[in-house]
Amino acid sequence: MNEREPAVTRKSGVALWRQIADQIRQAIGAGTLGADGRLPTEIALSERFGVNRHTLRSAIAALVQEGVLRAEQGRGTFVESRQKLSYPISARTRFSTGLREQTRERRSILLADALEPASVRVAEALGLAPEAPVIRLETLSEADGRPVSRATSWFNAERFPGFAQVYAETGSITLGFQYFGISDYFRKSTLVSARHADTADLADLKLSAGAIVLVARAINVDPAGVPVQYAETRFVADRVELSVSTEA
Amino acid sequence: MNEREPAVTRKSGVALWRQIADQIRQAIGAGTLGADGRLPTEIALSERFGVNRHTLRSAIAALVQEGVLRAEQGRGTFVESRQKLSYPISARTRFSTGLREQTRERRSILLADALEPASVRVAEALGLAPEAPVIRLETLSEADGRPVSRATSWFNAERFPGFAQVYAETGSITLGFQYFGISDYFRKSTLVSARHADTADLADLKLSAGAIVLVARAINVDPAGVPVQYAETRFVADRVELSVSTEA
DNA sequence: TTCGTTTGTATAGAACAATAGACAAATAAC
DNA sequence: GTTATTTGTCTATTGTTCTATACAAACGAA
Repeated sequence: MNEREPAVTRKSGVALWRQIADQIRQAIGAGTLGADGRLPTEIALSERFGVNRHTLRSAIAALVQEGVLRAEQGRGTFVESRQKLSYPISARTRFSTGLREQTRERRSILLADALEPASVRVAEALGLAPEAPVIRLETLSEADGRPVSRATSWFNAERFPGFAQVYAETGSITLGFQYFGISDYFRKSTLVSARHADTADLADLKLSAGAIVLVARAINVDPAGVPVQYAETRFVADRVELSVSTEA
Repeated sequence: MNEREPAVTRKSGVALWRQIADQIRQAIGAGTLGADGRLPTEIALSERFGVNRHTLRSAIAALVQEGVLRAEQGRGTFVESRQKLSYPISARTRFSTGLREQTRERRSILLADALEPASVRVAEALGLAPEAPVIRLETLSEADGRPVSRATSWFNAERFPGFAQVYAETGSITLGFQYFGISDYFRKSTLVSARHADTADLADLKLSAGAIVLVARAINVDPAGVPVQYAETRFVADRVELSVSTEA
């Protein structure tokens, strides 16, 4: 068997330039393209993908817009940013930790909060009665000034009244729990899936249509095993991978 | 904050009918559409998405082709298959186990095998010298007659000579290892990412372009902690979610 | 300067995607 | 049988995407 060549599919509902942009972005991440910081010429790439040079230019234009590439007339096209962030998923690790060595600047933003009755899914995850009051937090995480994830979290409103304000002041879920006397908490289970970003995610994460998000649905429990947080986090698939360590 | 409405983005490189098909497929999986097994009428859906009925029909046609929907003239459009398979990822669970209750018929197919020198990534994962001989297995997994995952696995060729034949006869990695005296093995680490399916995956997994695959890159070790298998598995994101249990 | 290389711009035609309106065919209820 | 509802088919028009060809502008080296 030969190594599979990158290729494109016609009349599939996805424009050729977008398919090519996705493949170039992926190849850069994998290091199979632009490993020396420089992309092959437009003519070479257009021949490689079997499309017209203009089609390939559309793909490059999209990646320049995203900040992945930088094109200089007369010189060539260059890789602007490469590495993927790796988010550890394990019982004792928070999403936000373990990233300190990977990125310079990192922050979380509270977009919105609400008090609402629990949906079936949320009630089940938190072990509450349906329609029980829960606090919902909408947060955005950035690394090096770029959005990397968008999360929706739910908390038992009776046990954690005013959690949103505490979070807004501390900027940390961990510190928020400490305020309520929970010294430590554990990730019980995580469901990972992937889908195309919806319009809300596209706006918040500053993505272009067709982008992919990794979705992690997690239940966190206190030391007694009682669920304290249910969170649905959408990660930008191009910039993030999830690392599951299952050591004994 | 209101519940976000499904919406579509124009001239984004992704055709409207494909965006709509993705959203319908996702809504069916989430149970927010066709929960009673029946889809709203074409006219109702076209108004909901703000497109012409013909555009919406293209989306439905794609989902019928995928086997997600079934349209009957004069009666309506119905959901053909709904539930997502949930693959557990933990230290002691194989990918293939834990699915027995979820699906009736399940099988693995050996597509191809090869003896080759290890790439940098494979050598690093298996703890071998670069260019060391490794056996590569290309496998396809089906559940209920439908492809759900496509895996590429590498094994140390010196330690497991003829592994491909053993696998072909037994149809199981676990039994293959037992043949070589390894009674048990453990998942050491897993990296999860997501991307658009490439053309090879599109063909093997019978997907249409633009489809998403969940990629799990895993290292399995024997009881002594020595790496015995490195695998890159691509799951059909529409049909699978990965379940990470991080209990103490 | 001169030349070859590379990205940027322009124009026109072909292929595909989306809209619009009209009608046919099958189904279910009356 | 009649009617309303729903999916299936057809034709025409407009906008977007892709191709083809040509040339301009910037860069680097001889």
